[in-house]
Amino acid sequence: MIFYYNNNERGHLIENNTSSQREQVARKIGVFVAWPYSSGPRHVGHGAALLPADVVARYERSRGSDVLMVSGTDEYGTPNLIAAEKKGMSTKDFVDMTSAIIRKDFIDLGMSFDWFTHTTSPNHAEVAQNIFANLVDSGYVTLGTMNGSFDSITSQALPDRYVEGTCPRCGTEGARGDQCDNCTSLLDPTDLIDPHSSLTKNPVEFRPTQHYFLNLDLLKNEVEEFIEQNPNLRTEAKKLSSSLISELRPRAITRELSWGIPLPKGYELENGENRVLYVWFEAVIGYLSASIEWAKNKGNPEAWKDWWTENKSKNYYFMGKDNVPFHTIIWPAIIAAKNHNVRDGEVILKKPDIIASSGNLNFGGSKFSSSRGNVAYIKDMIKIVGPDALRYYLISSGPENRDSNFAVEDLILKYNNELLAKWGNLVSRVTNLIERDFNGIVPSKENINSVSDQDLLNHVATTYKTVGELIESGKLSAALREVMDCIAHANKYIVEEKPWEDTSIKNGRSEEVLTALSIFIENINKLLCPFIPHASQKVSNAFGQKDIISPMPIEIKNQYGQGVLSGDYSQSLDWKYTKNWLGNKLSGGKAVIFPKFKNEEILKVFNDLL
RNA sequence: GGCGGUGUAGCUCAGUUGGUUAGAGCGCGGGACUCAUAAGCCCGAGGUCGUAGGUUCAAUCCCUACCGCCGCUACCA
Repeated sequence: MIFYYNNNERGHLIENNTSSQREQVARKIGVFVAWPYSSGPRHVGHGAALLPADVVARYERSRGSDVLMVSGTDEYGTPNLIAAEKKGMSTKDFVDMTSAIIRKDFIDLGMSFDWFTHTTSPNHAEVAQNIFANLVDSGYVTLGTMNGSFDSITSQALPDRYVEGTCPRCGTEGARGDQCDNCTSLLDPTDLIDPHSSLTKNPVEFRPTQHYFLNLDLLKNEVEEFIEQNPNLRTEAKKLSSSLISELRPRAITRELSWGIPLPKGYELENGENRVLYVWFEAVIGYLSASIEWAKNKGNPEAWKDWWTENKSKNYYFMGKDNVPFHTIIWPAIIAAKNHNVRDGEVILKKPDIIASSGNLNFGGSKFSSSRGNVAYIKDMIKIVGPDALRYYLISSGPENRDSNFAVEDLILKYNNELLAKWGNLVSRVTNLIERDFNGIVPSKENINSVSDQDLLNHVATTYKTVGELIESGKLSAALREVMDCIAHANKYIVEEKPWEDTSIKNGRSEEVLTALSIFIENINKLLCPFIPHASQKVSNAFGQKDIISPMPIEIKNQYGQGVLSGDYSQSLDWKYTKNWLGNKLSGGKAVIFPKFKNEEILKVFNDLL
C-alpha cells in the first residue's frame, strides 16, 4: 500500500486508496439540473439525462464535498397556456398539478435535491427581473422590432411551426411555417397561402411587434472564449455549440403573452402593451435564483455565494443534448453581460464549469412521444420495477455519449442477470451462511491474510479510487461496470473458498472467508450507493447497521407556500474503505434485497399501461 | 433543403490520439459444483468494426462519395 502526504497544511498520512480529497478543505460542488418543463409526468428519457446529477451529488457528498443540488419546474410559456386551456383549468392550477407530479417522480427516483423549486416562485421572478433590468441599463438588452405571427381571433403569438397553410411551391395543404414536408422547401410563415394556426385553425395575422433583444453579437467573444477554453465540455456539446456561435445575433427575450414573468417596473413598453420575459431567458437564471431561494429558506441569505463566486466551487450542469446551447451560449452570455455591470454588494457570477450532456433515450427506435403514446414514464417504471432497477439500467445502458434505446426487456435482463444474480445473490448467500453457521453474528476474525483474502480486499479498497475518478470524469457507466467487475471477483472467490464446507470447524477457514466477504460487501455497498441508494440502504440495514447512508429527498413548502423538494443529506456514507459491520447481528437473517422479475408479468403490466 | 449525430459480435453498448490475435455485459452451446433468488463458477462458439474508393509502410479509427437510421432547423429547452 502506498502512503503519501497530501498537500494541505496538515500534511498527515493518508492512504492512497481511500481517496485523499476528503482530507482537503471541503470544496463546494454545484450540481445544477436542467429544469424540466412542467407539462406532465417525466418519461424515462428525462430520467436518463438527469439521473447522473444525483449520482455525482451523492458521490461528492460522500467524499466530503459541500454539495448544492438545485433545480425546479419550468412553468411559463405557451405550451402550458394551451394545455391548461384544453383541460379547462387555470394555467396556474395546471402547472401546480404537473409540477407536483414531477416532484413525485423525482422523490420516487431518489433525486437528492437540496432545493427543487419553481420558475413561478416570486423569488425567481425578482432575480430574473433584476438581471433583465441590469442588462437593459448596461445596453446588452435593447428594444427592437420583429415581425410576429398571431392568431387573428385569440391574438396568441405563434411559433413558425404552429403556422399552417398551403405550400406556395407544390400546393400541398398543411405545410408548416418553417418548411413544407412534401417538397421540403424552406418557408417563411408569410409565404404560406391561407395561413392559419395549427392549434385553433384561425387565420394568422402578421404584424410588427416591439420586443427586448439580448444582443448576443456583443458577447460573442466572451462566449467563444468560454466554449473554447472549457476542457470539460464533452466533444459533442462543443461541436454543437461551435457551429452555432458563428451566427450569433440579437434574440428577442420577451413575448406577448399573459403567462410569464412581467417586465420589471420602469421597463414596460411605452405604448402600454404587455410583455413577459421569454422562458429561455428566465429559466436558465433559475440555477442562480434557486440557489438564492435555498439560502434564504435556510436562514442564511448569503450562503448561495459560495457556489457562485469564481474559484470557490466547481459547478456541474446536467441536461439532455438538446439543451446544450442554452448552457454553452445563452447562460454564459447572460452571466458575461451581468458581470459587465456589477453593483455594490453583488458578486461576479461564475460561469458553468462542466456541461454534462447526455444523448437521447429512444424508444422503439424513435424518440419518446407522449402524444403518440410512444412513451415509458418514470412513475410507471418505478411502480413496476422499483427505483433502483430503473437507475441501474439507465446508468449502465443509458445514453451517456450517444443516443441509446430503451427496452423494458433489456431492463429486466440487466436487473435479473447482473444486479440480482451477481450482487443480490452474493448478499443472499453470505447472509445465509452467517445466519446458519454463526447465529447471525457477522464474523470478525482477526488477521485474515491469506493471499486470496488480501487480493479480494485490496481489490475493493482500490476500487474507490478507480470509481471516483470515473464518476468525476463523467463516465458513470464505466464506473458502475468497474464495481460489477469487482463483485465478480467475490463470486469467484466464494466458489474457490467454499465457506459452506467446513461448518463443523469453529474459528476455521469459513470464519476468515465470511469475515472477508462481509468487509467486501460493506464496501461494495458503499460503492454502489450513489447508483442504487435505496438498495444500498437495505443491504446496510440487513447487516445490522442503523445509520442512514442514502438520505432521500422530501417535499416541504418554500417561503411562498409552494411545494418544493429538499432534504438533509448530512448523514451520507464515507467514500473510503471501512470495516464497521464486523460483529453486528444481522437484522433479518438471510437477506433477499432484489426480488426476481418475471419477464412476462412485467411486460404485461407495462403494456397495459401504454 | 441546411446543420449535426450515428452505423463495431444475436441484443445493448465500449474502444482504437492509425500499428501485433477488436472488447464488455447480456443472450447462446458445453462442463463441474450446490452455500445461494435454477442464482454463482469454469470452458467455448460468434464480428471481412455500413458500402466503395483515397491517403499511409500500416485504417475499424484520417479524407471523399454513397447507402441506412436518428435528431435539430430558433420564438414547445
